[in-house]
Amino acid sequence: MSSEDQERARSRFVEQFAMVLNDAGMQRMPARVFAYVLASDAETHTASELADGLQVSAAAISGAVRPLIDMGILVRDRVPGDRSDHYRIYSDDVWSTIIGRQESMFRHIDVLLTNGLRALTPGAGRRRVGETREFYRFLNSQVDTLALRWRAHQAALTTSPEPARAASSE
Amino acid sequence: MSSEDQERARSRFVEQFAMVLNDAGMQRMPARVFAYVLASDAETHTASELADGLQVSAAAISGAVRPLIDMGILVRDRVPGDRSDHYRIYSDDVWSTIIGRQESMFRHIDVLLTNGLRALTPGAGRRRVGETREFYRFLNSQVDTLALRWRAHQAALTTSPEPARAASSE
DNA sequence: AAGTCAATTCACAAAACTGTGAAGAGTGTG
DNA sequence: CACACTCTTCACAGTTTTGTGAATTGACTT
Repeated sequence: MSSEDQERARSRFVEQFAMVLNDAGMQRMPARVFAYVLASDAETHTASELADGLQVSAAAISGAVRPLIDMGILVRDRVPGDRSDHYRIYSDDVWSTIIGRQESMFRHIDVLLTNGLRALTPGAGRRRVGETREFYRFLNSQVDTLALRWRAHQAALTTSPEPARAASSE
Repeated sequence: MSSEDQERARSRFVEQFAMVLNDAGMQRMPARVFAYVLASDAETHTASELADGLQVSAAAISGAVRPLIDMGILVRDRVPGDRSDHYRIYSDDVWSTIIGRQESMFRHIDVLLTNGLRALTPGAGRRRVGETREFYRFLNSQVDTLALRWRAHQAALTTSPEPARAASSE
Protein backbone atom coordinates (compact mmCIF):
# COMPACT_ATOMS: atom_id res chain seq x y z
CA MET A 1 0.00 0.00 0.00
CA SER A 2 1.46 3.34 -0.98
CA SER A 3 1.98 6.11 1.51
CA GLU A 4 -0.61 8.24 -0.26
CA ASP A 5 -3.15 5.47 0.07
CA GLN A 6 -2.40 5.24 3.74
CA GLU A 7 -2.99 8.94 4.20
CA ARG A 8 -6.19 8.73 2.23
CA ALA A 9 -7.38 5.87 4.42
CA ARG A 10 -6.54 7.84 7.55
CA SER A 11 -8.40 10.85 6.23
CA ARG A 12 -11.45 8.76 5.44
CA PHE A 13 -11.44 7.39 8.93
CA VAL A 14 -11.08 10.87 10.40
CA GLU A 15 -14.12 12.10 8.48
CA GLN A 16 -16.22 9.10 9.45
CA PHE A 17 -15.40 9.29 13.10
CA ALA A 18 -15.96 13.03 13.09
CA MET A 19 -19.43 12.29 11.74
CA VAL A 20 -20.10 9.99 14.67
CA LEU A 21 -19.06 12.69 17.11
CA ASN A 22 -21.14 15.15 15.15
CA ASP A 23 -24.21 12.94 15.48
CA ALA A 24 -23.47 12.71 19.19
CA GLY A 25 -23.83 16.48 19.44
CA MET A 26 -20.34 17.87 18.81
CA GLN A 27 -20.06 20.68 16.26
CA ARG A 28 -18.72 19.65 12.88
CA MET A 29 -15.37 21.45 12.84
CA PRO A 30 -14.38 20.69 16.45
CA ALA A 31 -15.28 17.07 15.76
CA ARG A 32 -13.08 17.00 12.66
CA VAL A 33 -10.16 18.58 14.45
CA PHE A 34 -10.49 16.20 17.37
CA ALA A 35 -10.72 13.12 15.13
CA TYR A 36 -7.71 14.35 13.16
CA VAL A 37 -5.56 14.89 16.22
CA LEU A 38 -6.67 11.57 17.66
CA ALA A 39 -5.82 9.51 14.62
CA SER A 40 -2.59 11.25 13.65
CA ASP A 41 0.76 9.92 14.71
CA ALA A 42 2.21 13.34 15.46
CA GLU A 43 1.95 14.33 19.10
CA THR A 44 1.46 18.03 18.36
CA HIS A 45 -0.03 19.94 15.47
CA THR A 46 0.24 23.54 14.36
CA ALA A 47 -2.84 25.38 13.17
CA SER A 48 -1.58 25.36 9.60
CA GLU A 49 -0.99 21.61 9.72
CA LEU A 50 -4.60 21.18 10.82
CA ALA A 51 -5.85 23.59 8.17
CA ASP A 52 -3.88 21.75 5.54
CA GLY A 53 -4.86 18.29 6.71
CA LEU A 54 -8.55 19.11 6.96
CA GLN A 55 -8.67 21.29 3.85
CA VAL A 56 -10.11 24.32 5.56
CA SER A 57 -8.98 27.88 6.21
CA ALA A 58 -6.96 28.99 9.22
CA ALA A 59 -10.04 30.89 10.37
CA ALA A 60 -12.05 27.69 10.60
CA ILE A 61 -9.32 26.06 12.69
CA SER A 62 -9.22 29.04 15.00
CA GLY A 63 -12.93 28.71 15.66
CA ALA A 64 -12.87 24.93 16.00
CA VAL A 65 -10.01 24.80 18.45
CA ARG A 66 -11.50 27.10 21.05
CA PRO A 67 -14.34 24.84 22.21
CA LEU A 68 -11.94 21.90 22.32
CA ILE A 69 -9.67 23.87 24.62
CA ASP A 70 -12.62 24.96 26.72
CA MET A 71 -13.65 21.34 27.04
CA GLY A 72 -10.16 20.52 28.26
CA ILE A 73 -9.51 18.10 25.42
CA LEU A 74 -6.75 20.05 23.69
CA VAL A 75 -4.04 22.26 25.10
CA ARG A 76 -2.11 24.98 23.33
CA ASP A 77 1.65 24.89 23.72
CA ARG A 78 4.08 27.59 22.77
CA VAL A 79 7.54 26.57 21.61
CA PRO A 80 10.29 29.21 21.98
CA GLY A 81 11.63 30.24 18.62
CA ASP A 82 8.42 29.34 16.87
CA ARG A 83 5.57 31.74 16.39
CA SER A 84 2.96 29.10 15.79
CA ASP A 85 0.72 27.49 18.38
CA HIS A 86 1.18 23.79 18.96
CA TYR A 87 -1.92 21.85 19.87
CA ARG A 88 -1.92 18.47 21.50
CA ILE A 89 -4.31 16.16 23.31
CA TYR A 90 -4.38 17.19 26.93
CA SER A 91 -4.12 13.79 28.53
CA ASP A 92 -2.89 10.47 27.23
CA ASP A 93 -6.19 9.25 28.62
CA VAL A 94 -8.57 11.38 26.56
CA TRP A 95 -11.69 9.50 27.43
CA SER A 96 -11.28 9.90 31.16
CA THR A 97 -10.96 13.63 30.56
CA ILE A 98 -14.14 13.69 28.52
CA ILE A 99 -16.10 11.74 31.11
CA GLY A 100 -14.94 14.14 33.79
CA ARG A 101 -16.32 17.19 32.01
CA GLN A 102 -19.97 16.15 32.27
CA GLU A 103 -20.45 17.50 35.79
CA SER A 104 -21.60 21.01 34.95
CA MET A 105 -24.12 19.70 32.45
CA PHE A 106 -25.72 17.52 35.09
CA ARG A 107 -25.80 20.40 37.53
CA HIS A 108 -27.60 22.53 34.98
CA ILE A 109 -30.16 19.82 34.25
CA ASP A 110 -30.79 19.22 37.93
CA VAL A 111 -31.52 22.88 38.57
CA LEU A 112 -33.84 23.00 35.60
CA LEU A 113 -35.79 19.92 36.62
CA THR A 114 -35.95 21.02 40.23
CA ASN A 115 -37.39 24.36 39.19
CA GLY A 116 -39.84 22.51 37.00
CA LEU A 117 -40.99 20.42 39.94
CA ARG A 118 -41.47 23.53 42.01
CA ALA A 119 -43.65 25.09 39.32
CA LEU A 120 -45.79 22.13 38.34
CA THR A 121 -49.00 21.16 40.08
CA PRO A 122 -49.45 17.58 41.26
CA GLY A 123 -50.45 15.12 38.55
CA ALA A 124 -49.07 12.61 36.09
CA GLY A 125 -46.87 15.17 34.35
CA ARG A 126 -45.24 16.26 37.54
CA ARG A 127 -44.71 12.65 38.57
CA ARG A 128 -42.89 11.96 35.28
CA VAL A 129 -40.74 15.05 35.67
CA GLY A 130 -39.82 13.86 39.14
CA GLU A 131 -38.88 10.51 37.73
CA THR A 132 -36.83 12.29 35.09
CA ARG A 133 -34.91 14.18 37.73
CA GLU A 134 -34.29 10.95 39.58
CA PHE A 135 -33.06 9.39 36.35
CA TYR A 136 -30.58 12.17 35.68
CA ARG A 137 -29.32 12.00 39.25
CA PHE A 138 -28.87 8.29 38.85
CA LEU A 139 -27.07 8.84 35.56
CA ASN A 140 -24.85 11.41 37.20
CA SER A 141 -23.89 8.99 39.93
CA GLN A 142 -23.11 6.35 37.34
CA VAL A 143 -20.94 8.72 35.32
CA ASP A 144 -19.10 9.69 38.47
CA THR A 145 -17.81 6.18 38.86
CA LEU A 146 -17.43 5.56 35.15
CA ALA A 147 -13.99 7.12 34.83
CA LEU A 148 -12.79 5.01 37.73
CA ARG A 149 -14.18 1.84 36.22
CA TRP A 150 -12.70 2.74 32.84
CA ARG A 151 -9.22 3.10 34.28
CA ALA A 152 -9.62 -0.18 36.13
CA HIS A 153 -10.76 -1.77 32.88
CA GLN A 154 -7.70 -0.41 31.08
CA ALA A 155 -5.37 -1.66 33.79
CA ALA A 156 -6.93 -5.10 33.50
CA LEU A 157 -6.40 -5.02 29.74
CA THR A 158 -2.74 -4.15 29.84
CA THR A 159 -2.12 -6.86 32.42
CA SER A 160 -3.79 -9.57 30.37
CA PRO A 161 -4.01 -8.43 26.73
CA GLU A 162 -7.47 -8.62 25.18
CA PRO A 163 -8.57 -11.85 23.55
CA ALA A 164 -8.93 -11.35 19.80
CA ARG A 165 -12.36 -10.10 18.75
CA ALA A 166 -13.74 -8.95 15.39
CA ALA A 167 -10.94 -7.59 13.21
CA SER A 168 -7.71 -8.48 15.00
CA SER A 169 -5.27 -6.87 12.63
CA GLU A 170 -2.90 -6.30 15.52
CA MET B 1 -51.43 30.96 41.47
CA SER B 2 -53.92 31.16 38.59
CA SER B 3 -54.48 28.29 36.22
CA GLU B 4 -53.03 30.33 33.35
CA ASP B 5 -49.88 30.95 35.35
CA GLN B 6 -49.60 27.25 35.95
CA GLU B 7 -49.86 26.49 32.26
CA ARG B 8 -47.32 29.16 31.46
CA ALA B 9 -44.93 27.66 33.98
CA ARG B 10 -45.42 24.23 32.49
CA SER B 11 -44.81 25.57 29.02
CA ARG B 12 -41.63 27.31 30.11
CA PHE B 13 -40.39 24.11 31.62
CA VAL B 14 -41.24 22.17 28.47
CA GLU B 15 -39.22 24.56 26.34
CA GLN B 16 -36.25 24.50 28.68
CA PHE B 17 -36.13 20.76 28.94
CA ALA B 18 -36.56 20.43 25.18
CA MET B 19 -33.48 22.64 24.86
CA VAL B 20 -31.52 20.25 27.04
CA LEU B 21 -32.55 17.32 24.89
CA ASN B 22 -31.76 19.38 21.82
CA ASP B 23 -28.24 20.05 23.10
CA ALA B 24 -27.92 16.34 23.72
CA GLY B 25 -28.48 15.71 20.02
CA MET B 26 -32.24 15.37 19.65
CA GLN B 27 -33.91 17.39 16.88
CA ARG B 28 -35.77 20.47 18.02
CA MET B 29 -39.34 19.50 17.27
CA PRO B 30 -39.13 15.88 18.48
CA ALA B 31 -37.54 17.22 21.65
CA ARG B 32 -40.37 19.70 22.16
CA VAL B 33 -43.04 17.10 21.57
CA PHE B 34 -41.38 14.67 23.93
CA ALA B 35 -40.95 17.25 26.67
CA TYR B 36 -44.57 18.30 26.23
CA VAL B 37 -45.92 14.78 26.50
CA LEU B 38 -43.66 14.07 29.45
CA ALA B 39 -44.70 17.06 31.49
CA SER B 40 -48.40 17.04 30.68
CA ASP B 41 -50.90 15.40 32.96
CA ALA B 42 -52.93 13.89 30.14
CA GLU B 43 -52.00 10.33 29.32
CA THR B 44 -52.70 10.70 25.60
CA HIS B 45 -52.57 13.59 23.18
CA THR B 46 -54.03 14.14 19.74
CA ALA B 47 -51.93 15.78 17.05
CA SER B 48 -54.02 18.91 17.19
CA GLU B 49 -53.57 19.14 20.97
CA LEU B 50 -49.83 18.98 20.43
CA ALA B 51 -49.96 21.52 17.60
CA ASP B 52 -52.00 23.83 19.79
CA GLY B 53 -49.88 23.36 22.90
CA LEU B 54 -46.60 23.88 21.09
CA GLN B 55 -47.85 26.64 18.77
CA VAL B 56 -46.86 24.93 15.55
CA SER B 57 -48.69 23.60 12.51
CA ALA B 58 -50.07 20.09 12.19
CA ALA B 59 -47.40 19.45 9.55
CA ALA B 60 -44.64 20.09 12.07
CA ILE B 61 -46.21 17.64 14.53
CA SER B 62 -46.46 15.02 11.86
CA GLY B 63 -42.74 15.32 11.15
CA ALA B 64 -41.76 15.44 14.81
CA VAL B 65 -43.76 12.44 15.88
CA ARG B 66 -42.30 9.97 13.40
CA PRO B 67 -38.76 9.80 14.82
CA LEU B 68 -40.21 9.50 18.33
CA ILE B 69 -42.25 6.52 17.22
CA ASP B 70 -39.23 5.03 15.45
CA MET B 71 -37.25 5.46 18.66
CA GLY B 72 -39.95 3.56 20.48
CA ILE B 73 -40.67 6.44 22.83
CA LEU B 74 -44.20 7.23 21.66
CA VAL B 75 -46.93 4.96 20.37
CA ARG B 76 -49.88 5.87 18.22
CA ASP B 77 -53.26 4.62 19.43
CA ARG B 78 -56.45 4.61 17.45
CA VAL B 79 -59.71 5.05 19.29
CA PRO B 80 -62.84 3.68 17.52
CA GLY B 81 -65.23 6.43 16.65
CA ASP B 82 -62.48 9.03 16.58
CA ARG B 83 -60.57 9.92 13.46
CA SER B 84 -57.62 11.41 15.25
CA ASP B 85 -54.46 9.65 16.35
CA HIS B 86 -53.77 9.45 20.04
CA TYR B 87 -50.15 9.54 21.07
CA ARG B 88 -48.85 8.39 24.41
CA ILE B 89 -45.56 7.50 26.04
CA TYR B 90 -44.81 3.89 25.21
CA SER B 91 -43.73 2.72 28.63
CA ASP B 92 -44.34 4.05 32.09
CA ASP B 93 -40.58 3.67 32.40
CA VAL B 94 -39.48 5.96 29.55
CA TRP B 95 -35.86 6.09 30.54
CA SER B 96 -35.34 2.36 30.44
CA THR B 97 -36.74 2.41 26.93
CA ILE B 98 -34.36 5.14 25.87
CA ILE B 99 -31.34 3.39 27.31
CA GLY B 100 -32.29 0.22 25.48
CA ARG B 101 -32.22 1.90 22.07
CA GLN B 102 -28.47 2.63 22.07
CA GLU B 103 -27.38 -0.79 20.79
CA SER B 104 -27.34 -0.11 17.07
CA MET B 105 -25.34 3.05 17.51
CA PHE B 106 -22.63 1.19 19.34
CA ARG B 107 -22.58 -1.49 16.68
CA HIS B 108 -22.08 1.14 14.02
CA ILE B 109 -19.26 2.81 15.91
CA ASP B 110 -17.51 -0.48 16.53
CA VAL B 111 -17.51 -1.37 12.84
CA LEU B 112 -16.20 2.05 11.95
CA LEU B 113 -13.37 1.97 14.47
CA THR B 114 -12.48 -1.59 13.56
CA ASN B 115 -12.21 -0.65 9.91
CA GLY B 116 -10.12 2.31 10.93
CA LEU B 117 -7.73 0.06 12.81
CA ARG B 118 -7.42 -2.18 9.79
CA ALA B 119 -6.52 0.76 7.59
CA LEU B 120 -4.10 2.60 9.85
CA THR B 121 -0.39 1.88 10.03
CA PRO B 122 1.20 1.31 13.44
CA GLY B 123 1.95 4.46 15.39
CA ALA B 124 0.59 6.77 18.03
CA GLY B 125 -2.56 7.57 16.05
CA ARG B 126 -3.47 3.95 15.58
CA ARG B 127 -2.83 3.28 19.25
CA ARG B 128 -5.26 6.04 20.20
CA VAL B 129 -7.89 4.74 17.81
CA GLY B 130 -7.49 1.31 19.38
CA GLU B 131 -7.98 2.84 22.80
CA THR B 132 -11.04 4.64 21.46
CA ARG B 133 -12.55 1.39 20.28
CA GLU B 134 -11.84 -0.15 23.64
CA PHE B 135 -13.50 2.81 25.29
CA TYR B 136 -16.66 2.50 23.24
CA ARG B 137 -16.81 -1.22 23.91
CA PHE B 138 -16.46 -0.49 27.60
CA LEU B 139 -19.18 2.15 27.37
CA ASN B 140 -21.42 -0.30 25.57
CA SER B 141 -20.96 -2.88 28.30
CA GLN B 142 -21.79 -0.26 30.91
CA VAL B 143 -24.92 0.86 29.11
CA ASP B 144 -26.04 -2.74 28.81
CA THR B 145 -26.32 -3.01 32.56
CA LEU B 146 -27.50 0.56 33.07
CA ALA B 147 -31.18 -0.16 32.51
CA LEU B 148 -31.00 -3.01 35.03
CA ARG B 149 -29.30 -0.84 37.61
CA TRP B 150 -31.80 1.95 36.99
CA ARG B 151 -34.73 -0.31 37.69
CA ALA B 152 -33.03 -1.60 40.80
CA HIS B 153 -32.44 1.98 41.88
CA GLN B 154 -36.11 2.81 41.36
CA ALA B 155 -37.22 -0.22 43.30
CA ALA B 156 -34.98 0.83 46.17
CA LEU B 157 -36.48 4.33 46.10
CA THR B 158 -40.07 3.23 46.25
CA THR B 159 -39.27 0.91 49.14
CA SER B 160 -37.59 3.60 51.22
CA PRO B 161 -38.61 7.01 49.89
CA GLU B 162 -35.76 9.37 49.03
CA PRO B 163 -34.30 11.58 51.75
CA ALA B 164 -35.11 15.21 50.98
CA ARG B 165 -32.54 16.95 48.79
CA ALA B 166 -32.48 20.35 47.09
CA ALA B 167 -36.04 21.60 46.51
CA SER B 168 -38.27 19.17 48.31
CA SER B 169 -41.56 20.74 47.41
CA GLU B 170 -43.20 17.31 47.54
C1' DA C 1 -70.77 5.36 -2.25
C1' DA C 2 -70.37 10.15 -0.86
C1' DG C 3 -69.07 13.17 2.57
C1' DT C 4 -66.24 14.73 6.33
C1' DC C 5 -62.46 15.23 9.12
C1' DA C 6 -57.60 14.27 10.29
C1' DA C 7 -52.87 13.15 8.92
C1' DT C 8 -49.33 13.45 5.58
C1' DT C 9 -46.65 15.20 1.76
C1' DC C 10 -44.69 18.82 -0.95
C1' DA C 11 -42.75 23.21 -2.56
C1' DC C 12 -41.32 27.13 -0.60
C1' DA C 13 -39.81 30.99 2.54
C1' DA C 14 -37.36 32.27 6.56
C1' DA C 15 -33.79 31.54 9.76
C1' DA C 16 -29.59 29.47 11.36
C1' DC C 17 -25.14 27.58 10.47
C1' DT C 18 -20.66 26.99 8.27
C1' DG C 19 -16.60 28.18 6.35
C1' DT C 20 -14.15 31.92 3.51
C1' DG C 21 -11.23 35.90 2.45
C1' DA C 22 -9.58 40.07 4.02
C1' DA C 23 -8.38 43.08 7.52
C1' DG C 24 -6.60 43.65 12.17
C1' DA C 25 -4.17 42.40 16.51
C1' DG C 26 -0.67 40.31 18.92
C1' DT C 27 4.02 38.44 19.50
C1' DG C 28 8.60 37.36 18.92
C1' DT C 29 12.89 38.48 15.89
C1' DG C 30 16.74 40.84 13.65
C1' DC D 1 11.95 49.83 16.51
C1' DA D 2 10.36 47.96 12.39
C1' DC D 3 9.56 43.74 10.32
C1' DA D 4 7.70 39.14 9.70
C1' DC D 5 4.68 35.83 10.67
C1' DT D 6 0.75 33.74 12.89
C1' DC D 7 -3.67 33.86 15.07
C1' DT D 8 -8.09 36.04 15.41
C1' DT D 9 -12.11 38.68 14.15
C1' DC D 10 -15.61 40.18 11.00
C1' DA D 11 -18.88 40.66 7.18
C1' DC D 12 -20.53 37.86 3.84
C1' DA D 13 -22.00 33.99 0.64
C1' DG D 14 -23.47 29.38 0.15
C1' DT D 15 -25.74 25.69 2.23
C1' DT D 16 -28.68 23.38 5.33
C1' DT D 17 -32.44 23.21 8.47
C1' DT D 18 -36.99 24.31 10.08
C1' DG D 19 -41.68 25.13 9.92
C1' DT D 20 -45.64 26.79 6.95
C1' DG D 21 -49.80 26.61 3.90
C1' DA D 22 -51.95 24.14 0.27
C1' DA D 23 -53.00 19.98 -1.84
C1' DT D 24 -53.37 15.03 -1.35
C1' DT D 25 -54.21 10.80 0.80
C1' DG D 26 -56.57 7.92 3.96
C1' DA D 27 -60.22 6.43 7.09
C1' DC D 28 -64.50 6.40 9.40
C1' DT D 29 -69.59 7.56 9.19
C1' DT D 30 -74.00 7.62 7.45
